[in-house]
Order: sequence, then structure tokens, then C-alpha cells
Amino acid sequence: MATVTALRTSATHSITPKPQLLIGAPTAFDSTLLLQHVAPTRRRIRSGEFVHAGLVKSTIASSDGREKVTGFQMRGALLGLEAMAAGTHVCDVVALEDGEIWEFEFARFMAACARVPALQHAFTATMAAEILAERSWMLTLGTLGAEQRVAALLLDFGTRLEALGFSASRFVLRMTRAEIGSFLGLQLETVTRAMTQLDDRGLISVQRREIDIRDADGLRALIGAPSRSH
Amino acid sequence: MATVTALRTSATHSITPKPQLLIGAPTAFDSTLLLQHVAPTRRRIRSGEFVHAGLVKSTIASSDGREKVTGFQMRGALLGLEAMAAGTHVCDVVALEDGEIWEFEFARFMAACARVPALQHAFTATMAAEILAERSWMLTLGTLGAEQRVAALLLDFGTRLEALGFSASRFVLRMTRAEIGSFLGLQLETVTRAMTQLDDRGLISVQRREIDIRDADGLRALIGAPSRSH
DNA sequence: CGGTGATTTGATTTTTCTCAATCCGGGTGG
DNA sequence: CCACCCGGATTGAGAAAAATCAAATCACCG
Repeated sequence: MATVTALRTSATHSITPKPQLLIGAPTAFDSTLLLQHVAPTRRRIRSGEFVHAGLVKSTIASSDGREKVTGFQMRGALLGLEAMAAGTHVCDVVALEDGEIWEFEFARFMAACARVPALQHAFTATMAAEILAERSWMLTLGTLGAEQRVAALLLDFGTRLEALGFSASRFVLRMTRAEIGSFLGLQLETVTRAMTQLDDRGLISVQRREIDIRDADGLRALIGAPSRSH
Repeated sequence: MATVTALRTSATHSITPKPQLLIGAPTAFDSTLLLQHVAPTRRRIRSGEFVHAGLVKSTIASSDGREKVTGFQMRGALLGLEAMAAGTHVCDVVALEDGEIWEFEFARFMAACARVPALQHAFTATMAAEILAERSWMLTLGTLGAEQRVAALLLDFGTRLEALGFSASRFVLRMTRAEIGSFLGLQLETVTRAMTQLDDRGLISVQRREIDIRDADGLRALIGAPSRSH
């Protein structure tokens, strides 16, 4: 069962208010290490509830109602980093598939980190990787056009799924066009059109949510040559 | 003298390859605490070199030459977080003003963190705040139009300058229109036009790099109502 | 006082958004 | 079993936003 690593201190209507850490059977993060030093609370979650496994989306919202998907996380991802600023709510995590999570108290986790250097390192490394990935997406969203953004997302999904032991070229999108658009800073229609164009070029094959990457190098080449200069 | 907190492990042509921490006299970060536990190397830097004080810009670049400003940091900001992933280069830091920095070795810093809980907490809190701010910008860039993005940036500058003891309404931009555009995901001409529009509306007064915020509430109201729905 | 880089402004093109209609598949209830 | 329904996806046409190309202006510096 796919699981997700999540760290939170609080959330609007999803997580209990007390600081806690939600964690799973990660790839990027060494869960064995974690389980040895921080007693987890295992919890099964249904799709539609908050935080779980397989695939989740993180969203951020502003007071005036604007909302944006900030990322799609798969098993092994570290979530809720931002919540370390005590008491500050930053984003929600919503399950896109059924799955399972483990839950930890943040304070206990930090204490364990202090005791166990290896855990500290694992935590630091995972966190750094997340920040790195986020920065990379900022670059993508800031410099590439719609078609290129979609191409980048599909390649990213492929890469991450492959790391989890699945096919990098054939997969099913677990989110709607609107969610993809929110993440990429595009309208859902623009996402659809971009996918259609990629299909027309023979780079991918789209059938609603079923994706078949036919020419990964072609997609990469598409991204390599930016349409905008910024 | 304004200074900047920076944490790095490596960089392209700027910082020495060995893991190190660059840090200054911060507001957000408790430097006193840090100085007590991690011996700093003081270093004066000239504008045009990497990492310094007063104001710096962080940039990220991809292999194909795309580049984007990921943020403008003032005294007290924590830089180079992402570099904690050992050996990974993520961004460059370029000085926009003359100033001063202090430099620490990353390993020594982490050791100090382990010994001193207060330092650990300060580090964690600062880091979380940085991530939080970054997320907030992602939302802004993903949901607002050009004029609103510029308004948000000006308000942000004002807020941060005020926290450092300067005027929140009158200040001089230290960066070019192109750099602003890169950060906001806009062309420099679009930035100029947005500023002109804000001026025409009477919300601000622009004179090249001199900014006078005449109606901060008006700017905030402008941002409150999104132009795009995403 | 000319030169250079930055900024501003204008005209035009491109991209993306917006609005609207249609299509498609899965699920439901008769 | 089938007609219907509904959310999501697709497609089309027109409007709006921003990029692009081009030119003029400005400030500063040697």
C-alpha cells in the first residue's frame, strides 16, 4: 500500500490542531529509521478525507478565496514542512486515492531527530529534496508556456512513478484537469488543449485520464527550448 | 550594515565547494545565538559578487539556459536552505548592494543545532517562515494578473523594509525591471506598464526606481479580488 | 558631452482566458 | 436491461492579457 510522509502542525478542517507528523512507508525517507525512534499511530483513510497515501494533492488558499494546488505527492514524499512554523496553517492535503498513513507528533519527532543523527540527516535530506523540487517547478511555471508545462508534468509523473516501480510511460492520472490546471497555473481547457496538441504531435497518447508517453525525448526536447525568455 | 543569513553546501561559480553557512545580522534569525555557538568567518563583499548583504537576489537556472529570480532577500533572511541536500547546487545568490556577510560551515552549524535547542528552534522557525513565504508567492504568481503581482511585490517590500526600520511607503528599488519581471513571471515591459497603471490609478507614485506607496489599502484591495480564477 | 544601460511607450502578434456547447463514461433508478 | 443523469473532458469562437518587436527617452558615468 502506497503511503505518504507528512509533517504538520495544524490545518483548517483536516488535521488535529496539535503539532503532528504524518508519515508512511517512504522511498525518499527512511521510514524504518523513523519507526524505530518515533512511535507512529497507524490510521487508515478513505478517499475524500485529508492526507493519505498513493497520491495526495497539497493546496494553499488565501483569505480572499483564491486557491491553488501546490503539488501532487506520491508515496515517500514529505508533506507539511511549512507547518513547522508553530501554529501557522499553510496548506491542506487531500487524498486523491484510498490509502494509508502513519501519524506522528511533531515534538516527538524533533526529539528523536536530536537523539538520532541518522534520522536528522534523513529528515534534512528529504526536506532539501522537496524544496529543490519546488524551486524547479517555480522555474518551469515562470519560464515555460502551457504545452511545455503539461509536458513537464507528465514527464515528472513518469519519473516518479518509475521510482516507485511502475511504468514511466503508461499511467493513469488521478486528478482532474482542473487540479492539473491549478497546479500549472492554467485553465482546465488550456490543459486539455495542450494535451491534445501533444497527442497530435505524436509525443503522447491521451485518452481522458489514461496517458501513454510515446516520445519522452521529444517531450524533453520540447521543454529544453523555452517559448518565453523571461 | 545590513546582512544576510545564507546557508549553502555548494554552488556553481560563487561559493566554495565545501558545505558552508553564510549568515549575517538577521532580524528573523537570532544571530547572537548563532555567533555564540558557531564561529563565523567575517567577510566583506562587493556588489557584483555572490552573496552579501542589504539586498540579494536568488536565481535558479536550468541546464538549457532558462533562468529565474526566485526571490529578493533582505537582512535577516535565510538563504541556501535547499543546498542542504548534500552536493546539490540549486541556486545562485547575487548581491544587489554592497554589504557584508558572515560565513559558517554547514557541518559545524548542524552540530551546534544539535547541542543548542534554542538554535535549533530558531533555525527551524526561520526555515519554516521562508518556505511559507515562498508558498505564498507561488499562490500569488499562479492566481493573479500582472498588475496585481506588481502590487503584491511592492506591498511585500514595504512590509519587509518596515520590519527593518525603514519606511514602508517610500523606498528605492534595488533591482531592474527585468529582475522584477523574472521573479514575477512577467516581461520587463509588462512590469513597467503595470507600475504605470498603478500610478495612473493613484495607488502609487513611480519615478524610475523610486516608489511611493500612496494607497496601501487600495493595493491590498486590488490583490484581494483576483483577476483569474484557476 | 557622448555613450551606455535602463526605462518607458507604442503597435502588433501570440497566447491564454473566457464563455458556451457538446461529448463521453460511469452510476442510478425504474 | 436500459434510459437518464451528472461530473468531467473536449472542442469551438471570441475576448483579454501578456509577449514581442521597435523606438524613443532618461539618468548616470567617464
